[in-house]
Amino acid sequence: MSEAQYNHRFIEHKWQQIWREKELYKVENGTRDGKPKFYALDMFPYPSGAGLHVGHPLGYIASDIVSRFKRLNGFNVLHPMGYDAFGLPAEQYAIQTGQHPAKTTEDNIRRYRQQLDRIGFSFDWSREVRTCDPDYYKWTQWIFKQLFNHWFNTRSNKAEHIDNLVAIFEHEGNINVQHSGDKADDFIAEEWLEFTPKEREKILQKYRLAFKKETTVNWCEELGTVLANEEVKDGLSERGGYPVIKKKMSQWFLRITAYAPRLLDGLNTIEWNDSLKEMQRNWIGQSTGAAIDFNVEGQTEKLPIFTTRPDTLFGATFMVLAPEHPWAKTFASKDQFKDVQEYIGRSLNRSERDRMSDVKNITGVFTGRYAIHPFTGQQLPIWIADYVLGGYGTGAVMAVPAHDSRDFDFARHFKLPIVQVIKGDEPFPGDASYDAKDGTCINSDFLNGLSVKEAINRALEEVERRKIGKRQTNYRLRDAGFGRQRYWGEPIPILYKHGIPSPLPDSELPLTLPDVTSFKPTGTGESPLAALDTWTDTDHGKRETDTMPGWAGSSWYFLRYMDPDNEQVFASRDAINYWGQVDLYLGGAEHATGHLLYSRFWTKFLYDLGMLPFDEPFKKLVNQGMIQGIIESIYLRKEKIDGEQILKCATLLSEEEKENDFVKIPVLVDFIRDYEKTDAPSYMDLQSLKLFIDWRPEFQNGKFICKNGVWQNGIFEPNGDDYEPVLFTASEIGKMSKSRFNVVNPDDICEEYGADTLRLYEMFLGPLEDAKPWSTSGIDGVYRFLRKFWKLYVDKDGNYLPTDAKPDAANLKTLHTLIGKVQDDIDRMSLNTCVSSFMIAVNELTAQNCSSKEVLDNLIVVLSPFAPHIAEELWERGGHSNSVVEARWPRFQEKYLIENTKNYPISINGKTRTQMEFPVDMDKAEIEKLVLANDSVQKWLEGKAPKKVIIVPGRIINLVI
RNA sequence: GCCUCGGUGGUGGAAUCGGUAGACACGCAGGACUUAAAAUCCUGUUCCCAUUGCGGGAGUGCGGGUUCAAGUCCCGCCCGGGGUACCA
Repeated sequence: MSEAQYNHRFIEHKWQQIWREKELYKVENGTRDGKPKFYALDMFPYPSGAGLHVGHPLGYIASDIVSRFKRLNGFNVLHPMGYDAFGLPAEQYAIQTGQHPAKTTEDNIRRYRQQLDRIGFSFDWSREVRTCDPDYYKWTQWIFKQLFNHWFNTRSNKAEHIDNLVAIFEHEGNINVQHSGDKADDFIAEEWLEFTPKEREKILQKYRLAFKKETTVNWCEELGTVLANEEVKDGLSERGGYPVIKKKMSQWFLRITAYAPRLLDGLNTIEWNDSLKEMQRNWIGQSTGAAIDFNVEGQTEKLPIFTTRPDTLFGATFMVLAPEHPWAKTFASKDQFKDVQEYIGRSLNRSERDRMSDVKNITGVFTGRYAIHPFTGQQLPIWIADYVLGGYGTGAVMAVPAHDSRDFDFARHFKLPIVQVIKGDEPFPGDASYDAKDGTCINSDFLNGLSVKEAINRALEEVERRKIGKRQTNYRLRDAGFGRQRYWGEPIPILYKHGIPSPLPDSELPLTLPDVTSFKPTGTGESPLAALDTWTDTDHGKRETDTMPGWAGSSWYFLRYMDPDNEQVFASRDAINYWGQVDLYLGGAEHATGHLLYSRFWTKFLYDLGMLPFDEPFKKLVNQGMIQGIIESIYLRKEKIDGEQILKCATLLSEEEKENDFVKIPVLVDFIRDYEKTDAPSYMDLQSLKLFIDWRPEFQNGKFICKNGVWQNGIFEPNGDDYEPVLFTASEIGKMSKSRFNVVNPDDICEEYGADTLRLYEMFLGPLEDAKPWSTSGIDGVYRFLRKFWKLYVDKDGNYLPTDAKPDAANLKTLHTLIGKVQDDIDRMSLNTCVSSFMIAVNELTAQNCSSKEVLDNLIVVLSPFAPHIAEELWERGGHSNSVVEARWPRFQEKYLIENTKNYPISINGKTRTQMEFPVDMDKAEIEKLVLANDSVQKWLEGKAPKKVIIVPGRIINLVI
């Protein structure tokens, strides 16, 4: 059967089947003809129960276009897809329904796969990975083991095996070891040899890249579990809204901070957009300054602080310790002791909520003790306050109220002295600190007269000369928590023998997740695994019951695609050498400081181990913007009136009422009239209201106050003559999500318009990186374009139109303009403009009545990365026996674009007034003569000579008069 | 607050190196075909003035500047999105 009309359902189904049967998208690690490689990667999805919405495929479509384009251009392209399949939602669902997360995950993956298949991607599915597959997480566990067995040597600036460290300890103790880790007490070789195994391990934990540490966690008593920061909103659990407090727990961590400098430097070697790099830089938060030790009255131990402003040293008028500071509890003088204890107790037990809502409330307590200013010898009172963070720097600061706003607020509140030491252009403000870094030092002894920049250096020199401190670089970045007290994650392959953690031998990997019947938290803060004695208790010790976080599996998955079935290593050296870095990585910016930082960290670590030839995973990265949805909601009065729920039309409410007296109830957007319309407000009519109360029966007796009357219990009492209610709804742009009832499913679009239209339309919406609301207005234009394209090849009786007719100059110009434009635009990821160019080309060729098969075949190839199904169909109808995927990208030939005349815009004082055509090789003098003779120009000159004539060959002519 | 990206017709957007602002599409208006509808095709569509025709003026968030020429570069604001926040 040969259809005459463009029938997307038939064509797309047909070709998806053929592609699958022929395994057309399978790639090998290497080619006989030595094609160059190209690795295009998408951030793999978490397969949620909601399925894909139209936002998900945006990036996949873009990377698919690039992959297909590269393939046509002779590259061997790796373009895989898989699933980030461990995670909380599946576990949450399991707790609620009792269904095993493995089963729901499997179901969700099947659904995702069906949805993805409908869009016509060129994924090599034989390489699919799933992070929850034991054959996969075996290697996640293996990498964890390596992290456990390595430490970071600051001298060599890389990770080294822990055995080397032990060897050093045995020889000379730890005095000469420079590492990036926690401070360990000095010891000598003899002492090391006498330590018990437990003591040794305690020390090694301070060096290992995977280690355990006491830390405060978000503990929720009601849920009986530990929560991630993201799960805590305003001090309450996001789910349920129960109070969350801080609790000390021993947790696994990865020492990502060891790599902070390299993570920072590496950013200069990769092509990511600036805002993303900036986000990572901020997150790593390098700051350079001075570590200075202050003497404390009445004790020999000094108080170390960190400051980035040593130039303001003479402005320090007091010191502040964090409540978490190790000295805090025991430090206070006798008469202040009780107050200090109380304050510390209060602030440490304060829930997150109190601390958050209390930012403006200045609190602190004097310890009754003093530090000595190293240069002036003055007494500086030492305070404890929770505006100083325990986890940053040394947990103590020298307070310079004149030049730090936080110190200033504190000083003013407690009436502490404020001494100005930097003079800016403006007079010193009395009601705020002067934090800026320009000005001149005053009241600062040997720093007087120096600029801030000079003074910082001078002060640092002096501090080092007097040996009271040194230059230091600090990072904001924290070590990454790696343990979750959850079931649905990779088990951490550790056994505790007499309380000493040791990794499982490789032969016992993967350590598979045991089956459990209850996924509920144990209530003790341990994972559900802890309840399984048969699993935790082994002959060799007790198993770790924490599991890994979601980001473990995703930190290295791009390597596994290279060699997904390898049972010996995570990926063979050959495969890694062949594919190398990811050439193009596409995904959302929301992973900027999580996944993208962690995978860079793991890559650098594996590089240090000599297992990778590169230390940055993603050479080029593009963030696709979010596709937002339009959220429709109806206003519900917070308080009932006469026991009735009041739902009111948006146009009848003032901004104040909306803000204070009403809440928005999201409405399933299918019920809404004029949804997505930009020129008319959305509303609900009689049918919408009926659907709404069926859907949300709790509102069935509600009083709906409409624009034109009141509708209640199915009866409408109009204000005027209308017989049908009209109730305007609130529309706002926001996330597309199940909970906002505004999800648009790609399957529906594929059914109605086809995958090719969906692909083109998603690209046509606008620049890839911009966020944009989904709206189907406009999708018809793209669909129309495909039908127009079809009609170049097939007439209304189904006959194939192209002939051997020789292409004319106009045909070739159109074609090559397109080829040039599309290849340029794909290179710079400007895919929306590609679609416009296709439309222009098809419009032109239609107008030219082009029937040249040569031209039209090339047109198919150029369109095929964007709309592969229609391309295959027309390619086949043109008598080709191979797939269009195996075609070659046409060679762009500029000669067809060259014109021998140019239509110049003639502007007067920069404003275009007329146009004139000149041969491109005409000399300027000749052009000028003709321009001045032009009627229109004459009119503007009014008989005078122009002041200046600018002729830019091939571009523009401008006359200044 | 800080960092970062942006602000162009009724709408999505284009203008890649400082050189004809509004490509392409949606929507809208008018027309052709049709018994009618769908589909398709044609014409118009930044705004204002003029309109019989020719024209003229303004215009890329606001105010300045550089330049023969500015959406594009510089300075100062305003607004919006994203990120981040007692990080000393």
